[in-house]
Amino acid sequence: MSDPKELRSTGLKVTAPRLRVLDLFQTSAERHLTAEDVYRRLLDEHADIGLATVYRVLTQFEQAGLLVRHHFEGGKAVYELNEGKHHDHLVCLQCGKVEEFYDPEIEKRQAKIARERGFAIHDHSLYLYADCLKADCPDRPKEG
Amino acid sequence: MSDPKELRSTGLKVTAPRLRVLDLFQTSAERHLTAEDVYRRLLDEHADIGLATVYRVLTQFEQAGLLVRHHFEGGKAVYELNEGKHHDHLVCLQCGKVEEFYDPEIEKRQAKIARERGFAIHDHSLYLYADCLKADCPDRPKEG
DNA sequence: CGCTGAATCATAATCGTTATCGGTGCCGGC
DNA sequence: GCCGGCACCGATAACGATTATGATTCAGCG
Repeated sequence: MSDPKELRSTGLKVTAPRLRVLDLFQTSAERHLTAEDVYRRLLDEHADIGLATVYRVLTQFEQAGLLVRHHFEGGKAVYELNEGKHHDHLVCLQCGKVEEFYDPEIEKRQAKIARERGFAIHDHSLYLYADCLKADCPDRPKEG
Repeated sequence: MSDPKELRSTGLKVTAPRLRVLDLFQTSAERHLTAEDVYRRLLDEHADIGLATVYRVLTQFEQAGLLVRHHFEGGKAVYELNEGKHHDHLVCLQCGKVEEFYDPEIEKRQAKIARERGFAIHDHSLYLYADCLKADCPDRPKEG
């Protein structure tokens, strides 16, 4: 289970549901989880947790800076551990796989565009939607 | 009212609601409209149209290539006329003002990133969220 | 003009998310 | 050790945006 210190340092009380959620993010192979994902996985591990609590905890963790929220196409919000390094996302429309990338030149140009137009930029969202060509993608374009 | 030929050429039947919606986009000062915006404006002009029809027509127009849909932060989808030129968006978080921009270098780098990672890119979404510093922005940062 | 499937309206249903509510458990003061 | 308060919990109702349903009307073609 996760180290309670991380939680305590945010000012939030250390409770079982919060530890479960944090631990899930720290140990899951899949970095990007929806509220529903978190809820189902915790139920699978027989945690006694409600969906409302999951939503509440995710929101609190985001505000505390432990998690980052993203909105890919398709409505649902996904969360990932905040490791301090901003990055953007490349999402496979077939299998849902998500890869992260960071391009300093893109970042630079975004800032420049906003500045030139008289905007003080807060943040941005950049998602590339694509078909991944990996072998395990269920709907991969056929080869040959 | 809009030219019925545009509608007919998409294969969609020419009906009053569809003409009203298309005309609204072609004549509105505001390029970016939500379904609710469209519905309200048409009611204001005493069009007899239902909200469900607005949603349906917007979806059909998007599929027909007449409109383009975007999802800014905050959940609601916005539509704009498709004028064939791809562009991205700069959105003021205070007043909701939207400006469009296009940066070929950003586009190029996106394509490169996807290619390098073995993804066949479909499309992307790039939104810059900012405070605009214009005089008519209701919550503009104070000057001196 | 009449047919037929498409389009429409009103309304119910759905989905993701948020608010409400009664109850639980921890904490400081006594 | 007991009490009151308060953050927290889970269940569930409510919410806003959108989509599906079902009965009725209409565009387009013969």
